[in-house]
Amino acid sequence: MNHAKSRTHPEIHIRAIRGWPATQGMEAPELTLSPREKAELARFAELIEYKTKGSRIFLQGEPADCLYVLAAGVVRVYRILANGDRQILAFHWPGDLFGLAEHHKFLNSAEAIVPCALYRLRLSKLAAFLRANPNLQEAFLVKAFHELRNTQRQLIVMGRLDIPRRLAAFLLDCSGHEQYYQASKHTLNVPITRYDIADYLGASAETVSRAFGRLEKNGLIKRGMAKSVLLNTRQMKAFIGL
Amino acid sequence: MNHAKSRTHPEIHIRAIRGWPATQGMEAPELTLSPREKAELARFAELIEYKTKGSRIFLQGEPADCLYVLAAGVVRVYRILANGDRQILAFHWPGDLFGLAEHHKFLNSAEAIVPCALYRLRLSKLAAFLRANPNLQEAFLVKAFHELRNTQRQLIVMGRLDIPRRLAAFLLDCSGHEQYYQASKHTLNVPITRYDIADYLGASAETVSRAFGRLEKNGLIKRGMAKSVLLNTRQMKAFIGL
DNA sequence: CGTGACTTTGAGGAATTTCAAACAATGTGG
DNA sequence: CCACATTGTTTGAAATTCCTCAAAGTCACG
Repeated sequence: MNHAKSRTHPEIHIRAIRGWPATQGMEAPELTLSPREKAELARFAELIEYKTKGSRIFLQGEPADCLYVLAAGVVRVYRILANGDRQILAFHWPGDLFGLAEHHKFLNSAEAIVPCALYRLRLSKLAAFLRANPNLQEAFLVKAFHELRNTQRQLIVMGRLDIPRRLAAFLLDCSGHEQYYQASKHTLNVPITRYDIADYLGASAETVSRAFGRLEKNGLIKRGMAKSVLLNTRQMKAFIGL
Repeated sequence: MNHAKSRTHPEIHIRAIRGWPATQGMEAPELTLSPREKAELARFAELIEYKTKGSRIFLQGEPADCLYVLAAGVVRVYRILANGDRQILAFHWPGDLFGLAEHHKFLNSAEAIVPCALYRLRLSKLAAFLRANPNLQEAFLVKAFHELRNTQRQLIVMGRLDIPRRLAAFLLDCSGHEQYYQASKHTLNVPITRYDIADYLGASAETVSRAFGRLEKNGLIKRGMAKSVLLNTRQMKAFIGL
């Protein structure tokens, strides 16, 4: 942290691994925006904060005129089915883009799981802006492929893994986020409830609870106080077999 | 069909519904490339044909230096897990893009289900080309979001629907492809085996077979000769409750 | 017309859900 | 700061869905 500038606004950044181009070593593997690009984006990005957890950001079916970039916090994106069931499609972390639409309507709903800060980008301005800034448009394309990879991975998890394995995969995914994982102590501290995990993994909350028990019995995790979990990442990766 | 020009090469097109911009009526809802854009793309697109069904197009883990655009046929994209299980991530139809990579390697494998024709785009050339052609880059971005929507939909299907409902959802998806669905007769004729359907829906082939029986018993479908199925789309949509 | 690939059917067993209830943590107003 | 209400978590037992294994049936093609 540069102590010369303490800033109230978190920076705009986009979290993504480049899938291409394939020319080895030509590009940074992680996506980075130049200061100029950040400034350009910030010109029409509106910073919004949701202080209380559970705040609704948008609702499926609402007119969709913007895209969101998460700056701080965690967001759940989900869909409610006709019978009232809820399927959580993704948890989003800082640097993630969300707000997928079709026919000018949001396909899913989004809520803040913890207090969040996010940037809102008007589509009307964004579309023209990206057309005029190929580098940024490429960044969005790279990010879109990144999200596609994540969603495909989750599809594999749901299609082929039993619940304990799905849970292990989920915990490993969480451990990729420094805000909530202390790598030195192998300790994860995610603010996500059993219900949310269940609706993400396509399971019931009870089964998720039992899956935690199973993983602990097998020494893959160790539950601590207040949602903190100690992970044996090596064993867990072998366990899920992906 | 323009009888003045009978062409051996199928045209390059990209199948996608635009998710944005949100400015109503400003853009066609479907993605269309201008003749000039098609010509530009064709300049470095290499046409490849796979005559026999089951032909491997690429294998997960192989160096990925190109992206594919399907021109004719149907492709299955799948991942093999450590234990040998196979999860089919998507069936691709003409106008679809596939060949998702990470760290310069294909994440998944792809095979032709029926004889296929496809265009191969070298990433090294494509990346530079898209940077210089914002319109085409936008088309790719729109397509990426289109794929993301499809994959999210499948995630919901897998997470919340029982096998008969998953099968109904799958058959409805297939009915969106005129090559294989006679809308006038409500008749679907897809060349996909029970095994492929099972590995796509996260089920066993036996369960898929029983699900067909169940749907038929309830009057949602009627099986005919040689893989042809008569669909009661209205009832099926209500049945899956999405 | 036989061979191999695909499909269907049945029976038993495993994983998961549902329902019910106890338990623990968290936050709020008094 | 406590009592209480609320929310979230765990556990048990019964019911259900789906899988696995086994075998018979069907189709396509040389």
